[in-house]
Amino acid sequence: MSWTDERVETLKRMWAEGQSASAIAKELGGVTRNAVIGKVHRLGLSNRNDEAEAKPAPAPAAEKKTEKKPAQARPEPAPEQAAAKPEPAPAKEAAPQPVFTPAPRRPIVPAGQPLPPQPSANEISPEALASVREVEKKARKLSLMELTERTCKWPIGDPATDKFWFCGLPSQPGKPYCEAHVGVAFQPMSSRRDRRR
DNA sequence: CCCTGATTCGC
DNA sequence: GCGAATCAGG
Repeated sequence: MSWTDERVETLKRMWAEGQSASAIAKELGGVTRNAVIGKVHRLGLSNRNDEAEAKPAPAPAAEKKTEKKPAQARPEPAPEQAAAKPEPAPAKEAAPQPVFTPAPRRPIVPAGQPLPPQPSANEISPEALASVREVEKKARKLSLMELTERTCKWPIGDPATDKFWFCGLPSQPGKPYCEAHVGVAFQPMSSRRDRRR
């Protein structure tokens, strides 16, 4: 795969959204997170350091453990000048986008998996429910940003309060939830008897 | 251990 | 320019 205009655009967009390099790599496909990071750096958008850091007294030479790696020679003390630059992108590329898509609430969910259903809205078998209660005590209480493809994404608590987190236990391979939550998330239709009291 | 980005350097 | 290997940190 090569960095086509479109792919670069996706890269820029996702990076701007705060997506991780691995997430971007996964989205693009055909590239590793290293490739993404490398590209990000080459594009010069590694970090949007706005303000420059005043370096009053740069430490002289505090290299100590240099003996570890042979390729550490940096014969380029030349001070790079790129400090006071309000606009990271000079007037070079003409990408007229006067209106940035407002798209305000675009929650960043690591996995492309469907969001967990509301557990409370379901009628769950007593056993499974008990199992979940049990598991929730052991939950790692991960925040949204801490979720990965192999952590259970089952929500616990009220999103409107601080008492909210995700299960975070090891998820089943290929599944968005841990074993216990898979049990309550993927119920056979047959078991969902319509028990009208 | 899982993950993150940063950097180097051979290609 | 590209990205694997590596480094450094959480």
